[in-house]
Amino acid sequence: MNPTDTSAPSNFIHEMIEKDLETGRFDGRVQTRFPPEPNGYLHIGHAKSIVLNFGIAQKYNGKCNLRFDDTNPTKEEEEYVRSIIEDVRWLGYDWGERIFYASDYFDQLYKWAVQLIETGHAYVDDLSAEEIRAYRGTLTEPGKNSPYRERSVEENLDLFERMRAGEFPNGAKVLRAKIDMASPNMNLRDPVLYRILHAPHHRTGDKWCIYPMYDFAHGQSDSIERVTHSICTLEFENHRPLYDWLLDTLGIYHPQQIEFARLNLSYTVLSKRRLIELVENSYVNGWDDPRMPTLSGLRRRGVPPEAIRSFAERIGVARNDSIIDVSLLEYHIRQDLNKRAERRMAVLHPLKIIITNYPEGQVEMLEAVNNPEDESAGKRTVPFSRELYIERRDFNEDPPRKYFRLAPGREVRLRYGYFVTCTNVVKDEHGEIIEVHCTYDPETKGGYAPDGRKVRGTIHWVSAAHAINAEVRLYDRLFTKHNPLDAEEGKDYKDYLNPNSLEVLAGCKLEPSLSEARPGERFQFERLGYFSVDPDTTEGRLVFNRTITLRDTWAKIEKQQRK
RNA sequence: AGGGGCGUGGUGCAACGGCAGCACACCGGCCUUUGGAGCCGUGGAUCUUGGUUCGAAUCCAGGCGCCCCUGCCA
Repeated sequence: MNPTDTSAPSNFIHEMIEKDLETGRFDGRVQTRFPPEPNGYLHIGHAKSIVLNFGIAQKYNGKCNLRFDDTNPTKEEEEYVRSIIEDVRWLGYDWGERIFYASDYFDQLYKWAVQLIETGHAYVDDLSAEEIRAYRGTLTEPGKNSPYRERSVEENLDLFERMRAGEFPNGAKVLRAKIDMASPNMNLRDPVLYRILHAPHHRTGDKWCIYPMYDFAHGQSDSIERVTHSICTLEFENHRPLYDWLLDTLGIYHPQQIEFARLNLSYTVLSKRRLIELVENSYVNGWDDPRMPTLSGLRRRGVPPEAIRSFAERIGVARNDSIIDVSLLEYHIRQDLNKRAERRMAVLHPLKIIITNYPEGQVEMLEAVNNPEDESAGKRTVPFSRELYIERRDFNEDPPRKYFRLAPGREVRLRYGYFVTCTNVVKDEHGEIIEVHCTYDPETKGGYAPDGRKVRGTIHWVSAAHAINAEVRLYDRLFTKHNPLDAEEGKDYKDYLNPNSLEVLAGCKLEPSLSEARPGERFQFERLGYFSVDPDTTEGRLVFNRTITLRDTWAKIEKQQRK
């Protein structure tokens, strides 16, 4: 946090709020809310909204509620409520006692519906869904009034009460607002307010068989909660005139709605509908699959909540449709983890090396720094012995230009160990390298050369006899296309799923200190990337997820050399 | 086509009538016991046409382009 700019407005919403604060509108209160529907898991797009709404409350000494907009019992489930609560908490926010549900307001909403009927602003319509659609008109042609539009107040009251009492089947009748069937804004062409749904609700059970539409619940819920600034995404701007109409004809407290552009991220999709499709059709292994842009997926992947927050703050808030480059998220993840993750050595693709002049049976405990970015993280020791594993890619029999690692006759530094020189390569009958022989210089213990000679390469290693085995799961972007929704003719986003988004490595070799690692813990495997312990880990079976690689400038050089 | 919204480097976000800036990405260099991190640096943008003005990314008008709206979803 930069103390010099805490007062500076950082986006247009902050500016509006500050203006309201200055003019005394809302009596100087700031009240926001995060209003998810519990019909799916939260994703990083929601994180943008959460950080915005809770961040505003923090910045202006206000409050932010958590409210579930649970007006459709056929799509909503308790499991989603549970996961949403967990995810918002994990992100680091607290709503105190202020957890609400639109379903808490069903009684009040019903009364307001009656009030609209009594004042001649709503009516019960017997038209079928298809007929209502036909009567609605099109974007360019006005709609027609329903033949049931002029029913008497008494008849409407009676019918609505009988809807509530369960006398009619699903779809037989709806309650509609009486506004204007010729409005250029489709939302004002007598929108449906209540529909009949004989379905149990996850909170109200069998109490209701009619449920308010989102449009009839959202604005009033904000009103009930005395929300000052009701922040939502751009597609609801067209609904604002309806919310205004409802609030004003009801004569109740009127929050200010402000719309902003939702987050889009490159190489992924951020819509609940599509994420549900990926989960239900097993394109991924559940909502918390580490490839998913869900908060539970990112968490399992090892992404710290702090990284998501700083990312969400960096991307800004505006009204432009945009696609944020996923590399910006990756930057924030690395930025956070670099400072906090302890370093360890791990070999993902093991190649055995034998140090022929190192005494057989000897083991030395060598000191290694836990985090060069944080001295307080301290040090640890790692065992060194005659037989080690190094990364297969850190040896090259025929090294290309600028390759600094091990090769025949070359000397490299084993990190925190010794300088070693490759003397021999052992192959099997297929010509596959199975072993590399080296000699070491006993004078270079710890990786320092007393004569001051330089080596260009430093590689990591694990003592073969002391290594522990692990499974490591490597992830790549879920989609191969920058914008998977921008599909060619006859294709859809699923055609751009990356077939190589998951690679499972068995038999990886880890330094022994990692045997203590517990699910959720994060480490940097030196020279490889950041990894976290997967919850699949059990006693005797260690599983790591690669959160993200380190920046890899060698990969760039290689790429250029291939050209 | 009716209504609503939006156009600033490759990607995002600023600049609120007065020198177009920040971050990421890209490229180059320094440094390095992680080809990590860090540090330094280069290049590159106001959709278009006209108008108002001493002065326009900003205000006005037209054009063009993109997004949203015809669920008893949210």
